[in-house]
Amino acid sequence: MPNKERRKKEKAELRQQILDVARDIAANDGWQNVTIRKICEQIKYTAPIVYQYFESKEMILQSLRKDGFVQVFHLFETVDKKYKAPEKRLFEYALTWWNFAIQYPEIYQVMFNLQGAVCLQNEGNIKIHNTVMDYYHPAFESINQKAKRSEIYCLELTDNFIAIIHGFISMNMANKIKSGNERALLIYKNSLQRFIHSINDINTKK
Amino acid sequence: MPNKERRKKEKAELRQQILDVARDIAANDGWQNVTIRKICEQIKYTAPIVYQYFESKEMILQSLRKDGFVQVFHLFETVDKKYKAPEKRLFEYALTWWNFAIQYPEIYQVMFNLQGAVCLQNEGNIKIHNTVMDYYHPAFESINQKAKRSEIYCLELTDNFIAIIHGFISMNMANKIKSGNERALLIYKNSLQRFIHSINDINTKK
DNA sequence: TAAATAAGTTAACAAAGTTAAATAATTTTT
DNA sequence: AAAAATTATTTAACTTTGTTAACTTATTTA
Repeated sequence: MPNKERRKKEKAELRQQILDVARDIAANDGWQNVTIRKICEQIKYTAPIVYQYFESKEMILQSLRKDGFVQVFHLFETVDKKYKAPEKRLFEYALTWWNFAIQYPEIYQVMFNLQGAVCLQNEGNIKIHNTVMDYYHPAFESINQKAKRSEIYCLELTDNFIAIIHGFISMNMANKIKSGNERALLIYKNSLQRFIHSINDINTKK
Repeated sequence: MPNKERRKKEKAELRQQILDVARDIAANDGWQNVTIRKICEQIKYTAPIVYQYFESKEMILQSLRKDGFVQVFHLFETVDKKYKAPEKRLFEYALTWWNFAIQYPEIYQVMFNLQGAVCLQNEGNIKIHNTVMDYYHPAFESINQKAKRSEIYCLELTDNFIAIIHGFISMNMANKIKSGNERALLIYKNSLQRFIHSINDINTKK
């Protein structure tokens, strides 16, 4: 009897394969073209099988989204290990997002419902948002420390930071702007520096 | 014979009605629920009629998108009439976007492919992007004038500005963040001021 | 070997976008 | 005013999609 462990492993592998294939189709043909049947073609099973692993198509997207966040958080961890200065950390978090979005655009899209990747199931999203905050917020707190600025102001800067990051990335993703990726990255970096610089300015002023 | 003019007018009205209904459904039930058949229910015609007015469903969305941009450009015009100072203009452009997005979220969504409004037909989008630029860019040019900064830097600031605006708005739209709209608006305003302030700083420095 | 369980497929449903063909209404021509 | 031509509208169908129920086949257990 092919033991239970093995069977379990096979199941986990097929589950992962479904995710990989979905992602692969998205990467090649866009999220509009990710259909259950096309996934099945590639995993060599028929449609109902998929439903043993995922409650619905949306759940496939949600799973990829969650994995995406987990991966980004890992990258954030290595940033934290490498850099201590809050300004530097913030800068590196932002670069992490950028590189991630360049490298895995399909995943970034599914994480933020962009470019036809639509998955509006919202459970867990608040939790995710909070986890993102768990990285950014302490950095801002420590920048603001010397200025003894309020907690509220701190959250404000965090929101501002997020807006710049995702504004830039989604803009770049949607437009493939005239400027190539290199120039776009340069602008992005300058923008971040301008922002980080400006909050230091304010701090030292008041 | 009910003359040709009248018939033409009726046609234009029905076309507009289709757009209005599509939008209405989106506003109430979200863009995922906008279907040709639901539109038809409300306009009291059967599905093929719609195809006399729009080549495809995507074209309905595209039309709404274009109308949205036209409306925003009108609002920009009144800003230009009211304010001459480039800093003020930029601030007001940004507020225009914000208010527009609050007042007509469905339209904003279709303009930027957010929240399930997916229309990837891209013709004309470059043109639209340029037209947006036509408003922002002169303002930055005139701010940068005294500092004799390069044209390239000017474009960079423009991109930065756009990223902040749409980053903030789409963030707010996606999260309905803990803070209500009022606080979100405050943060947004501060953020804009910080940005405008920071580019003046840099200008006066170098 | 027979019964029970698991794995997988077939066939179908409903909803969606879309289109061809048929019908109904209106206008034009004689 | 009747016949012909045109325009307007609907019916019925096709395709693709997500999804599920029912059936079949294989495997495990007793």
